This record gives sequence, structure tokens and C-alpha cells, in this order.
Amino acid sequence: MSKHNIRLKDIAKELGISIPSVSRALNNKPDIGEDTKKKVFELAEKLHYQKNEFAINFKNQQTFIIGVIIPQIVHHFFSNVISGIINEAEKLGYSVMLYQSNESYESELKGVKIFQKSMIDGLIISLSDNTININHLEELQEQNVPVVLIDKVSEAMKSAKIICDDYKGAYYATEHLISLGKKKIAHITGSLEPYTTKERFKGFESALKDYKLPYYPNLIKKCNLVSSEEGYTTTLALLAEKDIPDAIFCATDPTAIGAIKAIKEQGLRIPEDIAVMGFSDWKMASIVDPPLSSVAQPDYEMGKKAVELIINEIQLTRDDKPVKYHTYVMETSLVLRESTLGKKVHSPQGRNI
Amino acid sequence: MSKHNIRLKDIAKELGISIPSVSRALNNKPDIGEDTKKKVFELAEKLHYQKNEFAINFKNQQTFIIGVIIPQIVHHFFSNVISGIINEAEKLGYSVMLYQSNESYESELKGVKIFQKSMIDGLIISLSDNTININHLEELQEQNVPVVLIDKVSEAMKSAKIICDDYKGAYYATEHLISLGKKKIAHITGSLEPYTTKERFKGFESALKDYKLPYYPNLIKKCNLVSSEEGYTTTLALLAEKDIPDAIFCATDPTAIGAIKAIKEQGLRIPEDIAVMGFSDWKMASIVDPPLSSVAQPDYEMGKKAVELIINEIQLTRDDKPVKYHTYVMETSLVLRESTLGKKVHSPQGRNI
DNA sequence: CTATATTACGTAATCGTTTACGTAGGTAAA
DNA sequence: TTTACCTACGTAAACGATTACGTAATATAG
Repeated sequence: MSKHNIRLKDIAKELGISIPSVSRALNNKPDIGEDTKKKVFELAEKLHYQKNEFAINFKNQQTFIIGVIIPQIVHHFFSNVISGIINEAEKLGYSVMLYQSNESYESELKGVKIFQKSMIDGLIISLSDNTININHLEELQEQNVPVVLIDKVSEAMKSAKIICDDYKGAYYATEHLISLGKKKIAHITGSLEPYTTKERFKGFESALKDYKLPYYPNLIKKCNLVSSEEGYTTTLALLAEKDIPDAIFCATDPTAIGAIKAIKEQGLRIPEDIAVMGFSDWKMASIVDPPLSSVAQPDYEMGKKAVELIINEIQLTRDDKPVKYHTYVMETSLVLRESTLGKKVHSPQGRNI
Repeated sequence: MSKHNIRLKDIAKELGISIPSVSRALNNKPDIGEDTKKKVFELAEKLHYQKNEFAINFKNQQTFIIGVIIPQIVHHFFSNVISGIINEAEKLGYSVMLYQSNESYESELKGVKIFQKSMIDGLIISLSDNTININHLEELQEQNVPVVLIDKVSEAMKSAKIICDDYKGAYYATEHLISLGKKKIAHITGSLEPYTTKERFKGFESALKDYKLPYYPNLIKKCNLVSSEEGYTTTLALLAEKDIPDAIFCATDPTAIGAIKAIKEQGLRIPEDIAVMGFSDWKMASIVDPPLSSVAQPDYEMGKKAVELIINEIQLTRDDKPVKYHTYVMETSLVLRESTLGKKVHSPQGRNI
């Protein structure tokens, strides 16, 4: 915090006028004479006066700070969400205070308390996997601090929510595999992210059903960590079945990358023998060999939308107007690369359809 | 910002005592009677009184906020740095305000101005590639706001700096390749990150020299974007030389991953024919096939160190004590995987020596 | 030429809390 | 008993800015 900044007081003293007059001049208020205004502006310029926004915000009881709590920053999805949040917040005149819960409920609680005492204007939060009780968020709302949930949401919470359409994403991904003529499609699902993974599984099932493809229970495998190692071992297990699949739809990109490794090791061709599809379109999806088709989530857009919603709600709350809560379901998009299309396609960035 | 919070005023009024008495009671100051203190504590408890830290900070002219500006959040290195910053700052009672410059000098300038007006207590910044002029940072320092540079530093800046030892990292990486018996080691360098890339090149050269290996100018290739595509094409060019290398040390991981792809396509074995080494140990390094040996940067630790330094400097500045500026050079570590060691090693996380 | 309106200020209050200072009333020492 | 001191408060000022309100000086209308 700067110590020797110029204050209105300094300008007032130097010009022999009162502090409110300086304030009126600098803020172009009507109740001020033209020549006084001119003198004030000149001196302010000369002294490099800068408004002390901290003081103004204190006076107005408003910080223009949005608190953001996410499980972990080092994660492709979340870092993109944050990026969207920060860029959009800056455009709308807000700053972003960031906190990570490291997937711990206690830590999340602590973050909320810190933000609460720092008087944030609103909170955007993606819940930790261990968060069930949402009292800490409801308490914020009672104090008129708007809360917007993003991605990891809670059914119990009455607030605006932003999620992405995992169901449709999975449906379209499966549909794409079917359109390639694949008949025996395996799915590697996870259990860590309950809600999202479940939706992906549902989308997969629905597509099979709608296209009247047989459902092979032994081609559905479950991973706990949806990591690349698990993807590898799970795929080896799949390939040991009597009926091996001609396509694998994985609930996450790391799993799919593990699957690719396993398939290649077994001497099978991708996508001719087995096509592989991931989910989330991590940076690494475009870099593996063959480049991985995946379902891109609108991470950046979700962050942007969250800021829009929270600022809108902050303003409504301030004006004592009623707020209506909606859940915004954002669309995913297929990014098709060689792991499903084969060598014909040569766009290094994949094709976004 | 919460509207209907309990204030000292409310407690004072209800108990029929003055506001300072309530303050003294809650802060366990000496000048307060035991029974008054007890009454205050009980009522505060009952009303769920919470200190308004915003007001306290305003009074004390201190925000306990550290501003952080980095070029881009969606980047393995920086997201780890931020993670270290946030976790450490929280431990020491500070919050983190985050801003990304998107590698634009103008944007960086804007971020500094915003933070300046918001009265941050200190700034941790990694300069954008386009930042040459550092007036904006010097101005902050003149206002007694400490600045710590991290990773992307400026020679001209008089401040604490934290960098990692790219030179030694590259030296050890090259040494490792030499220890494998490799004689013709290529280097793919970049030009985008001037300082760091140059250091890596120097480390490479020194190792060759110290071990008396011949220097092949045509095995030194330059990339602009150090991307995986460039790594791929550059490696193809290398393999088209009459004397092909038996190892490639790439200045970044994506480049190395492109190199792996090219080598495999040419039907050469990794590491038997050509060993490949990257730099930065991105998440994807452990996932590609074969897993990539790389030089791990102490990203998280650098963030942690930056917080230590800035808070120390904030306190020294506040106490009007002199501050000495040092440049902290943090050690890298080799993470060895199959791209240099071959199949013998089976640790999925690599081996950190 | 008086009555009213307008202009251009200054004063006081405010945001929530802390801290310097003053003081009434009690206690202890001389 | 008187002086000195301590305890436990209340009052005022402060952090930096804004805003409601009051008012002297000037301008305009009747």
C-alpha cells in the first residue's frame, strides 16, 4: 500500500479551497465554478493525483472484487475457466481474487470465510468433490453476496448455475463413432466426478439406443481416477475380451491417451481397427499420436458467462430488485482428429464441427 | 458486499456503551473491564458479529492483497506458479488478486494501474514478452509497493527476482545424454522466450565443451514458436541431414513431443537410435509414448518463494527498514523417462534425480 | 429597488474500525 | 486527609473520499 500518495486534502490545501470542492471538480459535478475546476485539474495533473479507489469503495461499501474458488488451478479445464473469468471481469471493471480448495471441503470453507470478511461483491465457485453441506454459501447469500456455481454444482443450492452439456457431448461423440460404421463401441467411464461422468455415460447409452446398436455390458469399464495409466490397463482388459470393440469412447482425455497406447502396443490400428474418442479436449489431445478426437467443453465461455451472471446479480441485489435463478447449460463441440477420422485429415488443430 | 451485517455500533447501542469500548473488548485491549468484556463477547457471539476487515484494512492503510500478473494462466508452468503463490499466501494471511497480460505490454500496464488503484500491498509479476519499458513497475516501487519479478525478469529492474537455473538444467540434461554414450547431440532452440531459451542453449554448449564432444552447427536448429508442429518439421529436417544425430535436446516439451513423432515416423527407435529430451516437464511429458525425459522447473516452489519475498519486503517497507534485492536462482531437476532410458524404467511418474 | 432564484462554495456527516487523549471515580500511599 | 495513581470508560480524530445541506454572493425578475 502506497504511503505518500497525493490526496484530495493536498490539492485542497495547496489551492486554499475545501476538500469537497476538489472532489466536485475532479468528478465534474455541477456545483463547481469553471475556473476552480480548471485549477484543480491542472494541479491534479501536475501532482499525478490518482483516485484512491480503496477509499471510494469503502465509502460506497463495494469492493468491485469477485471471489473465485475452484478445486485446482493446475487443470486444463479450470485454468481456461479462470482465464475467461479474469478477462471478462476486467472488461466490466471488476478484479478477481482467486483461491483453490485443493478438493478439500475444509479448505473451501476457509476460502469462503476469507472472502466473506474481505467483502467480495460476489462469489463464483466450483465445489470441491467433498462438499455436500452448503451452509457456507447460503450464509453468503443471506448477507446479500451473490453466488454463482460453475461446473461442480450442488442440487441443493438455490443460485445461478453454469454447467456444460456433458450428455449431449457424449451423445454426439457416440453418434460420430456410429457414423463411421462402428458397431461395437466400448465406454470407459469414471466415478470421481459423479455428476459429469454419469451424464457422459447416459449420453453414450442414449446414442446406442437411438441408433439401435447392441449394448455390450462387458464393453463398459469403470475407472476410478480416469488417468492415463488406468486408461491403459483398462483398455488392455477390454482387448482381452473375446469380443473386442471397434471403438472406445473414454470419459476423459487422459484415459483415451492410455487407451491409444494400449491399442498401439497390441499392434492394432487406430482408427481402422479401433477408433478412440476422448472428452474435454485437453491440450495434449492434439499432440498425441494419432491426434485424439475429443469433446471440447466451453471452458473459457463458461467463465465468461459466470462473470456476466454474477455482475448482473450484484447490480440487481444492490438495487433491491428480485433475482431469478437459472441453470445455464452450455454446449460442447466435437473436435475431430485422426484417432477417429484417420490420416486423411491434416489440420493440426483438429476440426471443430 | 453484505448489507445488513452486524457492526460495532449495533453491539454498542444494545449494551448502552460506546463503540470504542466494544472494540477494546473484542480485541482484548487492557483498558476494559472484565464484566463489560464478557457482555460484549456474549452479544457478539449471539449476533454472529464478524469483523469488517475491509474497514480495518482501510483504517490501517493495508489490504493484505498481493497482486499477481502473469502472461497467461492456461500454461502448465504458470498455473503451477500461481498454485504455489495462492497456497503460500493463504498460509501467511494474504489474498491473491490475479491478472493475465495475455503477453501484451498494454494489457500488463492496465493490470498494474488497476492494482495500483486498488491498493495492493505488493506485486508479483512475470513480464510479458513485449515488456521493455518498466516505468509502470518503478512507479509502484516509488509508492512503496514492493515488486518481485518471477521467471520473465528484466535486467533493468531493481527488485527481488526469482528465476530458475535454465543453464544448469540444460547442462545436466546434455550431460545425461552424454552419459548414455550419445556423441552427436542435436539441439532445437527457440527465439520466443529470449532469456530462458538462450540460457538453455548456453548450458547445452558448455556441456558439449566440457565433455569434449564435437559441435555440429547443422545439428542446431531454431524454432520460433517451440510448438509441437515445429518440433515435428524441424526434426524431419534434422533427419534429412547427412549426419543424423543420436540424441535431440529440445528447448521445450512440445517441441520434443513433435520430435518423437517425427522420429517414430521415420522408423527409428527411441532412445536406441535417437534419445529425446525435453524441457519443463509438462503434464503431457509423462503421457506421450515413449514417456519423455525432461527438465523439471521448480514452478510451484518459485511461486512460494515469491510470496515469501514479497511479504518480507512489505513488512520491511512498512517498518521503514532498508530492503536488499537479491536474484534467487532456483534449481531444476532431471526427470528421466523412457525417451532416454529405454523400457527398463517403469515408473509412470518418471524418476527425479 | 426589492424579492426570489441561482451559483459556488464550505461545513458536517458518513462508511466501520482503531487509537490517542481526556477524565470521573475509586484505591492506595504518604 | 490529601495527593497521586490507576481503572474503565467516553469523546474526538483519523483513514480518503463523497454527498446532503446550508449559505453568502451574485443574478434575474417583477
